[in-house]
Amino acid sequence: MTRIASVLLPLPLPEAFDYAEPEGMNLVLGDAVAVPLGPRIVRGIVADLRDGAGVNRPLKLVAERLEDPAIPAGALAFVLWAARYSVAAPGQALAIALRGARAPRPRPEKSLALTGIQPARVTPARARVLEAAASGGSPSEVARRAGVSAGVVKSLVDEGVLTVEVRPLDLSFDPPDTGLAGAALNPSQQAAADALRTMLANDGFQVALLDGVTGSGKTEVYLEAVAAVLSADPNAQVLIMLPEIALTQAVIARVTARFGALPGEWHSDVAPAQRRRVWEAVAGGRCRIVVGARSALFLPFGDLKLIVVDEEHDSSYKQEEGFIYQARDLAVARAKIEGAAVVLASATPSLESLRNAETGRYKWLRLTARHGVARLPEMRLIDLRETPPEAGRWLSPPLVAAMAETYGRGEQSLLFLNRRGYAPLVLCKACGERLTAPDTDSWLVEHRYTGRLVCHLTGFSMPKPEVCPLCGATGSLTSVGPGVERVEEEARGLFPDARIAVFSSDTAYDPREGRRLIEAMEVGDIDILVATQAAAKGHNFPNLTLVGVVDADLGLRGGDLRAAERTFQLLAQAAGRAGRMDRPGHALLQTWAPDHAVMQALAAQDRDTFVAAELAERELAGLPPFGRLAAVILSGPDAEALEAFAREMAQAAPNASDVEVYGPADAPLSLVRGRRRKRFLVRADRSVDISAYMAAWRARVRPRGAIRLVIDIDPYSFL
DNA sequence: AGCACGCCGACT
DNA sequence: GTCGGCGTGCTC
Repeated sequence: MTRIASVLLPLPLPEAFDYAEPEGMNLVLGDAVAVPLGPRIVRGIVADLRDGAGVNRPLKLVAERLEDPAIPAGALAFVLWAARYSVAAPGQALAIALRGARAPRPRPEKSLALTGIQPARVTPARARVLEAAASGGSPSEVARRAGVSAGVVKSLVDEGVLTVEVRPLDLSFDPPDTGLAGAALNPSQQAAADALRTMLANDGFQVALLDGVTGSGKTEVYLEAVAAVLSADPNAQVLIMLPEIALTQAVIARVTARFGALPGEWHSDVAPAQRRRVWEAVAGGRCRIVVGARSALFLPFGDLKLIVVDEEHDSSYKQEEGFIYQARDLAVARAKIEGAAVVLASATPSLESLRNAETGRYKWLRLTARHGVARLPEMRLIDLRETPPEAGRWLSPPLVAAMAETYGRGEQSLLFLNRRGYAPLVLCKACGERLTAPDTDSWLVEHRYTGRLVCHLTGFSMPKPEVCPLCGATGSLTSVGPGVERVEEEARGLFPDARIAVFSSDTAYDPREGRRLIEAMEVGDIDILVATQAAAKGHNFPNLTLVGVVDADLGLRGGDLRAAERTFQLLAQAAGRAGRMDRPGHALLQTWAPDHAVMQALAAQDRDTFVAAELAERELAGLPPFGRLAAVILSGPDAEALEAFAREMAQAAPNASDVEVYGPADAPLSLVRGRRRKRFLVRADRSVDISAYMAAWRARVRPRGAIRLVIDIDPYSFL
């Protein structure tokens, strides 16, 4: 009897498609296959097999079973679960899981060698090639070194003077050596590592929250957990997740030192051939440690036993485009499916994780001591109502005084301002026009280094105009508010002899340039660093003793659900940069609202009180982690059509108890790239399956024309 | 996601 | 008169 194979395709289709299995193909679940879809052939994964009795329509045949490794059952189950949870098409999640399988395999290395045969004629070009070929290298390399075209090399190969040796690439990963000694641990780290080892002695799904102040040495502790898992089971695989690509190199170096072997590296900047290599090695169990960004969660691990989520509070774990998901939460889901353990690590854990630790669902491991003799920085608030900066300036007298002292002692200062560019707003004094990007209602940000106005949302940029584009007035455009460039300008005016640099995604435009700036800061070639959050994470500056937060209130203004939490986390992390070695550091926070709970908690270094207060507020409002949220974002080029569809959608919202639907409302960014935007917000009790609710709602409407509908489960952005 | 089918502008 | 623009709809 022929069987029916349900084949999941990496396309945004609502479900897997059924195909008939040809005689003798003997498919198994997870197999990679090629199937006909309309006029083309596409690759897919066998998601279900059943016997073909009672089939009521003719099915196309599976075209071919591919040689690629099959997707392990746990990985496939996770893909389906993730799509259902995120209210996305299952094929969208599969597309992420197959990203490494579609890349080209690494090409075998070609190397030239001399055969000893003498060429019939020796031209000058040929002589240079022979000289260059003596030291080996690929044909194209040799041609480049000799300064000749590839044809000269080829003719020598054809003549038999040179030979091309094809060496198959070694695609394996060295097995980790768990016999190497770990770093020396202080008593606090030792206790946490012991607790983790005890926990991991039991197999199965469990979660630990590794909660330790900046500089307390969380990495060493979780590497001991990794060692324990790898040595207990010779097949066990481990995933270490990081929120940002910029942090991977440091962790890869630590892993390599600890286990004497390079881990697999996985993120969007890894070259396709390398990606393919990691993907296949993970699927084959030949790569046992992966260090990667959020999409590493979708790799085809067959024996995943531990997932480490480093900096678990970081909002970069939330993927905001395409397939929208929260990788930290999905990590816990994948571990549950695989029967694996999770270690969530952070100096400022998310309220969700703290809540789970409080209720005992997660094991709570607190690291108290800072590593070595480093002490936590002292934090002080500067009340801008009492000591404001002069008009048009952003550094208050107390902060300037502290900078002068620090500079005088030959120590470093960091001025933290989470705003790129020179000024966040350019407006016309004559007509009041605020300059925005075309067809978008977000402000253009002035960048003085480049002399351009830039839209940080759409990437649009233009030279700064001489006259107001609206009223034509000359010299009327004024820069409003500070960005890092403007703070740098002010600092230069105050300390003309100091070495001052700006660190933001504009100045650290690629990883190399970023590292160069970080190194300059580390060795003391910079006195004052003005930085956005790009520099607030994970770096250790031994001579940094003063952190000045230029606008501590900045993150509080949007007023969304996580504003206070995020501000606390960001400022605590930024302040934690100070005084990591033997020198005491201090942090000064400029604020207009020193009485705000966030500022009070930071000044008193009292996270627990802040968390308790914030959790109490969330509980009262039924917000996460006590309730669930989901958002619907509608967009379309035609305002009226969008309005009409939004009304239709509001009508179609299913009735359910313990669910409230708010909206439609204009999105805060109500116009982006010529598309109007509207939002719904859904709040539900924890007992409600909000994904199912949203899926049901989605199924009741049909977006017409160019209207697009996006569902965001557990939204982090409220724009 | 592709790819085809289907109705309105500037060219051989 | 066509070639082609991308809007809309379908793919087991």
